[in-house]
Amino acid sequence: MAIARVLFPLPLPEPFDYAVAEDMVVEPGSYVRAPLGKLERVGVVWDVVDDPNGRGGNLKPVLEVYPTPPMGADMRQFVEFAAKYTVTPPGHILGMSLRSRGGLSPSPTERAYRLTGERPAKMTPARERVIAALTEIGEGLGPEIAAAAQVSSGVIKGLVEAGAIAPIDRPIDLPFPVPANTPAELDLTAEQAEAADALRQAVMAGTFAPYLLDGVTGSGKTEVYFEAIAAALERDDRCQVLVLLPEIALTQAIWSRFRDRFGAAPAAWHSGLSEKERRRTWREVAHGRARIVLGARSALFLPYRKLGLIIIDEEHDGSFKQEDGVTYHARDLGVMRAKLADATIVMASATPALETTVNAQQGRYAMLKLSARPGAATLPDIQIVDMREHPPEKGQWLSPVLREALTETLIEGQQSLLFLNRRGYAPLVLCRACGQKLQSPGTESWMTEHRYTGMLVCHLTGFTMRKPDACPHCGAVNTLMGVGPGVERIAEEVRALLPEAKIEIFSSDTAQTGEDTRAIVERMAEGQTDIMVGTQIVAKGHNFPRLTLVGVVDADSGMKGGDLRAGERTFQLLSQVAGRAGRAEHPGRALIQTYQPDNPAMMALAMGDRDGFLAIEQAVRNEMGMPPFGRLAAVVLSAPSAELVDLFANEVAKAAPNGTGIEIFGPAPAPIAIVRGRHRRRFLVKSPRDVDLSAYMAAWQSKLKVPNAARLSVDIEPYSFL
DNA sequence: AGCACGCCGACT
DNA sequence: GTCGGCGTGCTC
Repeated sequence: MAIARVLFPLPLPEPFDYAVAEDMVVEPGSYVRAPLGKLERVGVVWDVVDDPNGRGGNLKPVLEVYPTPPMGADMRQFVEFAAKYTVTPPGHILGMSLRSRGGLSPSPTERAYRLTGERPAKMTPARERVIAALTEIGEGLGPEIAAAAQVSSGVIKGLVEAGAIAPIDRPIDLPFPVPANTPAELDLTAEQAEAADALRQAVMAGTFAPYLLDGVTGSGKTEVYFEAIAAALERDDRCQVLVLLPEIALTQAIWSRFRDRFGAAPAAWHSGLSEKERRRTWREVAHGRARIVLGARSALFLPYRKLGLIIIDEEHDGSFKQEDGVTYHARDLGVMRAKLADATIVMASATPALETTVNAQQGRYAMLKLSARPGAATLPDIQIVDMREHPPEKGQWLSPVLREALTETLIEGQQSLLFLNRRGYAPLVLCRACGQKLQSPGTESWMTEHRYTGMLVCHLTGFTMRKPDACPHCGAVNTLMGVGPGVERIAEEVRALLPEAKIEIFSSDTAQTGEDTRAIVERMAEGQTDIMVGTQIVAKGHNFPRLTLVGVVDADSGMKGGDLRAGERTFQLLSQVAGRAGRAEHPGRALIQTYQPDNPAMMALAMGDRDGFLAIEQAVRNEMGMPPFGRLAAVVLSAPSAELVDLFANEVAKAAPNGTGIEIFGPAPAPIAIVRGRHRRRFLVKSPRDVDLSAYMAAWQSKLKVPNAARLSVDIEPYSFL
């Protein structure tokens, strides 16, 4: 008799022991069903131990072993590592891996019918039509055949009894087509070929190897990592590849590129999948049959059987950091996942994160550089517009310089893009009579006016209301006024300036579906749009060959808030946006409106001196002991009232263990102190790099008893600081 | 995470 | 007198 130690996808502190029946085959990693309390749960066998003293007699039994290949040792180690690192129970991490129950069992089947070749003894016109229909389509579901042959289901039943057609139960979830390497049509440049070669060799070697693929916008990073994927497919016919993309970049365009190159669409994994798609991908990944997975950050937790390569595209992107629930950074955890799987990992970006750059400089990651755009395309000329010198007219947001450039570009028959990372018409609505700013109920954040839909929307909570005629505070009529610009208002300003131009707004409001997005991008790509006004959504991967002018309306907007990474993020975002201009044979230019032209991020943009900017940022962070030179963690508390949360914050502060080199700041009101009626306080914890800050945070948390109305969450390496 | 046990308010 | 609120504790 043996005992199986089973980990459940629940916040339990450790695996539980179960008896294993003599005739049952379990091994570490087996997916099993076992009784837990009143119900039965799915879990993973973490360990199998002998039971010489027959203790298993007192244990509940493992009920079923699923016909899924056991979770690999590397994945189990990864779950344990991620749990320790993020200060989360291991079961919670396992829960992120077990995101589909249905995937554990074979695909459900559906009943289809096909011809047996036998003629029925009795033939009727209806039966003839069914046979004709099946001759054409080969096989089909009952309702399909009935519709095609214009018969009722009784006719089909009759033909089955007569032996002319036979039912077949076929799986609903089909396997993914096997990708094949169809070599690139474009010849790689010398630089690309060199990088591709290095990656090929690393993949073939089958040992842990982290790479930074640092290539300017349009330098063909995708082509290079496609070579690495091709190598992984060739290496052995079970090797799997994970490609992580920022959620927003999972567009039709990237699927087409994969399909063109590998002859088959990759398996998808993101939050928008249906239950059926989810179980299909999960099952195929677990069985090792899905060879290429293209997904958002959560795809990192899928139970790959044999992971040979991880690509993190746009590795600097903030959306790889999960902020709610288990907080983790897919790039950081991805490196550990690759290490445990002896896999190659490629972090690709035109504007690498400072953390990644430092890792590459210090030799922890190998560096591959792509400095040129293939063909004739050149990087845009970036000009800073000092808004103190060139102020816009009252009630406008575009400087005379930018207005003139827009006009010129239109006259030349070229396209322009105006970038403003603010949805809607105005980010703030206030009453001219009483001065009240409209806020979302129970929250401090402001309501944004969306004039296109006539709604007021809170972008933090999603609360939406029709714009009222009267002020909700003082009752005055027609006094509510939108303050500040959003993309809708910029579009209005451009329409007044250039009434003949075709203007398109591109934001998550106008592109709610993939179909909307495709249509907007297509109108721009085909030149039906003259001027596009867009939010952050425009920065991601769209290629507009005739775009020659990019205008950044408010370059300073991302610099507010005193965030550690504000400068870095602004630089990355604006470089990406500016990089949209002049990708084809036309040279492009970018005008960047700012009130702080001396800011290092602006100066670096103007000079095209990314490395100089990173060097300054690096020196500043080093000086302050901030990441990646030191470690940072946050504790966020919330409670229904300010009194309660302050009381709890006091307890938390008192419980902080001693630790050498540990500095604790706070409690302070979290930057958005009230969300949905909950008051929030935050501690920031800073430590030297060689301190195990996760262990310190775990020790701290274990000393605390969280009152029932309160919440506490620990965030390792916080990003948003919220 | 679920689910049960348990002890205090408004109802047939 | 019960039904039901959610606070606390347990699940091998």
